Amino acid sequence: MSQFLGTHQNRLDAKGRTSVPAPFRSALRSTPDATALILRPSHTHPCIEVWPAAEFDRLAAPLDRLEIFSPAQDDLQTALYADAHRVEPDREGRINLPDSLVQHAGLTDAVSFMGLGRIFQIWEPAAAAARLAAARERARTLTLSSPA
Amino acid sequence: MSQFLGTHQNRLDAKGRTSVPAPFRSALRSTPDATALILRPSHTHPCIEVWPAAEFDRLAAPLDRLEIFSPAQDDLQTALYADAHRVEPDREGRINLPDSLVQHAGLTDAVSFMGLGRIFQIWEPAAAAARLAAARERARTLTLSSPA
DNA sequence: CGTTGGCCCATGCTATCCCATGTGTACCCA
DNA sequence: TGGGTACACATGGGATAGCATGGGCCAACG
Repeated sequence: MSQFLGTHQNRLDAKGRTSVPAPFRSALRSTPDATALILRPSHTHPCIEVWPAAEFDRLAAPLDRLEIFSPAQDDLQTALYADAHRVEPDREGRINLPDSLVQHAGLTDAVSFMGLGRIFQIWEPAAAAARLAAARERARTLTLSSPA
Repeated sequence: MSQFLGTHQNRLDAKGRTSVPAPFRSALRSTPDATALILRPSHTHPCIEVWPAAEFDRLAAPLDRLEIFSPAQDDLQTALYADAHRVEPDREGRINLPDSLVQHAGLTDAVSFMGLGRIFQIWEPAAAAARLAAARERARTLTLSSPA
């Protein structure tokens, strides 16, 4: 059930390719439509969000039930779909990161894959470390004030 | 039901491996998905937390039901998953401790396994002894001042 | 015809698996 | 009750398969 764990650092080569970490690949094998991935710019962080296709469908499904021409649905759908990219890893398990997403995340020649359970994120390594430290700190104070 | 008891000391070899104590191994056999373990840095102590995979899922499940894009949930998920490592013991019952966790716990060439019931912890032996003494002392005063 | 992007093959390294050995302990038998 | 034996656990080292990475070829498009 819980799938994407840990943080992995890989290279981003001259062609804009990077290897999906092996643990993530094997986690993907257990999902339907196993290979396809949806890439999106995160709207809260300078990073790339990566969704297994099946998981992305589950996120999108509720939107289709909203009032068809409501402004809310219109905005959400636009934001959700317009910036998304569908990619298939090559036979070595590498994916090609589109330029727009590389810029959004400020990537250069190395990337950090950060597992978040059902999805994972791709960060510039230094930014990833900073984000992780901040999240740890806030999570610590949150846990102290929440019921076990 | 209560499983991990006692304190056991083992070696940490040059490859970063250590044997899970036999009593813990046999306790693990009674859990679903028996072999998989989740390692995490404790956020309150310089030690490694070890969760049976099934137990970790129970901890993580409530997170998936929170408001999906709330900042608090974001921080919690990041801290919980991105620092976690999934490991499978080899056929001798050994696990590999990732470098980051070894550093977090200040491990050198020996480790103490400390049973905490549903989970256990991995400590540098001297730190484990100190922690144990402090916990004993505080537990004693707690008992004296708590309602029977 | 030139250039760009995708696909496939090749290689070095590292992590993982597997086999082998010593030591301590528990059990059995005399 | 004492000694001996056999198993199980902890530990060390060597080999192998998988992973990350780099480069070259072919096809499609401009």
